Amino acid sequence: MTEVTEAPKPRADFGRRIRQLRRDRDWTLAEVAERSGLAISTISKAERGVISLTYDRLSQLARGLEVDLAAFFNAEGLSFEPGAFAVARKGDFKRQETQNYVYEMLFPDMWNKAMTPMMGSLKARELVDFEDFVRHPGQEFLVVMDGVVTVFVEGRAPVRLETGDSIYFDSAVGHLYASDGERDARILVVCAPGSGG
Amino acid sequence: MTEVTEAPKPRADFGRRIRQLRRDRDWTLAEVAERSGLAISTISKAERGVISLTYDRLSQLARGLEVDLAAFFNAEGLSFEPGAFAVARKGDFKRQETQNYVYEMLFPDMWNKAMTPMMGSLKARELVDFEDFVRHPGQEFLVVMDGVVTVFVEGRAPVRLETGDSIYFDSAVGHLYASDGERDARILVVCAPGSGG
DNA sequence: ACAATATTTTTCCAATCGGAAAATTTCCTT
DNA sequence: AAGGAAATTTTCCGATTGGAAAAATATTGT
Repeated sequence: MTEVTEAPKPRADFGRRIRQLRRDRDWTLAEVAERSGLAISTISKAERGVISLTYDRLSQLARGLEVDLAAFFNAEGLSFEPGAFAVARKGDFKRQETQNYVYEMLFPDMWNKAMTPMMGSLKARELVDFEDFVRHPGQEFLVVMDGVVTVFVEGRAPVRLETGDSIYFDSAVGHLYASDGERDARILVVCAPGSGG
Repeated sequence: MTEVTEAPKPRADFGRRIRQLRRDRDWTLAEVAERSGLAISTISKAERGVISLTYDRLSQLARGLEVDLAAFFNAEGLSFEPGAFAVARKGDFKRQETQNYVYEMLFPDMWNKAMTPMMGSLKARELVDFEDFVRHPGQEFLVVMDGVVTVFVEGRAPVRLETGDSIYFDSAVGHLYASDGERDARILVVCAPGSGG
């Protein structure tokens, strides 16, 4: 073997990283090919650093692996205590009352969480206090656990969500929730902070 | 289908982003070509989305622009644009089957989310496949929507969660879910990536 | 151990990228 | 406005990628 090789190829590392992502998910090349729309051979070669994927293919592959494209390049670091772990039992929430809502923060003792999950109850009411939208940096995810909820997002038509429906949005945009109908509603809200965590 | 605020030509957006980075620095194509070792024409085409750069070229270009490769993809605006907004209705999830679970990612079309919410169904079964824990960087939050679930976290005693209970943990630690009892269980899982990615 | 199956790698060629140089457009300077 | 220089886009073509299918390797079942 006289041939080869040059200095350490960056794309070989990159390939290993992709392979790792795939194996983490216990997927075969065929499976990822299916999900991404790429050919099996293409993924195989990319993982071994034989070829250098184009932006288009990287993009497809990211979707196939269900990761953000950025995740390919980011070295991961933990901002949160390794191994941290907490359980919240149905009853024992810490109650927080806001003007419009009653919230229960789920893991109040745990700091530096990347997400803040809260259970909320929305009282049945005809009239909503429209005075002020809530705004805060980050993203927000809401699922209706019970009842019917109307979500008002600034600049958009109100969205009516029934039990099981969910919504995901930029929480910097003014928003407001209200129970629709006669019953109280129960929601789960998860917030992620603005940038990075 | 989930509604997402737009997602047109990905590489055209990407090209504009690169061009912006160059202009921010007041550099000409020739200058970036010099710094990166790429041809002027190549950069020109890439900036206009005429071609799709390979990983190798992207890598070179990043060096030339003196940015981290991740910066190409990180900066907000690529996919999760300010004001982004999506609704997922109870039925229309995108189904994904894993060896152990059946889950449905909630907003598959929306990229760069700070959180990844998924609905999952755990089949009633007596025996769990213990072979391998799942591990991935980031944090994870799980609520039991229906049924009883046992969560196995590596190095800890199994945790039994009933409907309404939830758990929050470092997903780098091996973990595994199983339905307990005779009924199928339904869970909501929200993942947050490692750090910013 | 063997066969059957599943998964990955290799091969081959069409499609696309990437670079040098020419053509075009933009931006001065007078 | 016109001429000239700088910057960008287009053209042309060799180099590399990406896909289909075959070959090789790994895994599973009996």
